[in-house]
This record gives sequence, C-alpha cells and structure tokens, in this order.
Amino acid sequence: MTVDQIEQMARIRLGERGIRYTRGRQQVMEALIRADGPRAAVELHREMQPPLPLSSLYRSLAVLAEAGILSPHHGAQGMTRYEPAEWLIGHHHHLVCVDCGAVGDVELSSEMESAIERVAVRIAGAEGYALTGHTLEVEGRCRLCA
Amino acid sequence: MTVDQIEQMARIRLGERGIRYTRGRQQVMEALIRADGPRAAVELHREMQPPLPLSSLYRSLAVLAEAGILSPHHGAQGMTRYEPAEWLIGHHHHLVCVDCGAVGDVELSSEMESAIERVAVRIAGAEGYALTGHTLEVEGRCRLCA
DNA sequence: TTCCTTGCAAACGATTTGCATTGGA
DNA sequence: TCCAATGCAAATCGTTTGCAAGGAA
Repeated sequence: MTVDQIEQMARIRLGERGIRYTRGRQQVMEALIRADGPRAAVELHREMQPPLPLSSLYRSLAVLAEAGILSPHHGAQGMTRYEPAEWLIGHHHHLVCVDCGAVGDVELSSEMESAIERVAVRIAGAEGYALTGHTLEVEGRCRLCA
Repeated sequence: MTVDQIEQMARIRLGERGIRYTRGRQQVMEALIRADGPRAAVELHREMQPPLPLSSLYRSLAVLAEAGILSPHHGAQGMTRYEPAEWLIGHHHHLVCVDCGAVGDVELSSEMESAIERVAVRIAGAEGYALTGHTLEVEGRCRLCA
C-alpha cells in the first residue's frame, strides 16, 4: 500500500462527509503515513517543512480523527499521538520505550495475532464490554536508551 | 493479598530509600489499592475524604512512582492514572472504555498469559529492545456507554 | 456569495514548581 | 534539631477555542 493509495482512500472518506482535503491536512496525513508509529502534534510541528501553526495542526488532527482516518494514542509526557487508522495501514501493535517514550508499530504473524484476538474476545465478553479493538503494548528500553 | 499487606511492602521499600510513609501518601496508597484500576490525581482528589490538595497529591504520586511502588498509565483526556506496581498487585492487563476512558484491571489464565508473554519476547527481540513489560489493552464500550 | 478552513492570541485543564511553613524521626 | 513533606499560589505545557481573515465551490 503506497502513500498515494492511502491518501486516496482518506480523501474519499472525507469527500463522503463533505470535509475538504486541504494542503494542511494533506501535509499531516503524509507525515503520519510515512512515520513508523504514532506522532504528537508537537513532534509533527517540529518535523514539518514548512511547520504548520500548532493550532491548525491540532485542528487537522481532530478533524481527521473524528472522521475515523486517524487513531489517537495516549502516551509519554501526556501527549496524544496519532497514526492512520488500522483500516488504512493494517492492524498492528506497539513497541514503546519506557525511557524516551518513542513508539513504533509492529505487525504479527497471523498465528500470534489470532492467539491475541482470542484473549481479547474472552476479556471483553467476561466484563460485558462491546469489543472495538485491542493493542499489545510491549514496553522496553530502546537501543539508544539502554 | 490484603490492603495492609500491600501497604506493608510499600512501607518497607520506602524505608529502604529513606522516604517517609506519611498520612497523605498512605491515603493515596489505600485509595489506589482499593481501586479496580488506574486512577488520576483529579479522580483521587474528587473521591478522597478529606481531599488532599492537588499539589500534594501530584507530589505523592510522583514520589511513589519514582520509588517503583506505583506505575503510571497514560490515558483518556490526557490524564496520567496510577496504580500499585505489578510486584504489589500482580501482573494484569487493561480493559479500556473508548467512550468514557474508564480503565479496569484484568487477570488472565496462565496459559493465555504465557502465550502473550511469548509474543512480547519475540517482538522486543526483533527490534533490539530490552523487554521490561507488556500490557494487552483491550478496547471496547462499557455497559454504561454502549 | 457562502461555508469551510486557517492563523493568531487568549483561554483551559492537567501538572509542576518556588517558597515559606509544618511535621516526623 | 533538621531535613523531608506540605500547602498555597504562580508558572508550565499540551491542547482548545473565539474571532477575524483567507479560500474553495
């Protein structure tokens, strides 16, 4: 799945809802599609060229998340990081550095994935929750922090 | 494991480090031990009788976490919720409501647990991380929000 | 034109910190 | 006694919002 293909699907979804795919939103999407994990507004602001104003960044992230195109992830330093939703980039899990807070995506073999899926179904059922998803958060110290 | 037993272990750990187990810290610990999942400073402040000042609450949480007695969990509304560390209350996973942000603890059978443990080891190893832990975050809508 | 979007600045809410006071070993 | 701990108020920091200006259909 290429960056262009993912953008195209996002563009269609926005169109269906009467929401424009503006230059600013496109910049945000492209940065997040290229990233290897969730990114916070402040991180995007720091890495984007030219840097979008923070308020616009936050608004774009909110609009795209509201439309189901981005998924939020609450992490280190109380920052909310976003990444393209799973229907765009596929189901995956997270590898988090307990020291620096970096978050990376990880995909599992289908056997491992279905083992985890079974556990999630069992847990949600036992507590009367309507299951919407699951993520295995693996914590460790990254090479740089170790 | 009773509340008193857990408190006793926490008290010892603090003593080893020359940190006092004051009334305020005791109130925080007892509230968190009795809770069925992580709680944020604001939530504790609202539910404690009498309510500790927020600044003291935040300081107690920071001290206890620094000593390895509490573990932080970054969640909904950008709040950091804390719960007693796993060496005090046992290893477990989280069931999170995607609507209201409520977080509950869940324990797994040892077969399910070891299946997940294997996956975590595999993931960390593949990325060169020094594994420190893992949590399966199961997301859904709770009975109230459904 | 008409409504959506953007940018700046002010407002917010969670969390942190300076400083003088209190309290426990 | 003496330093850790506390409480209040002010400061931070990520994030949200009011409002006037800009842009696309």
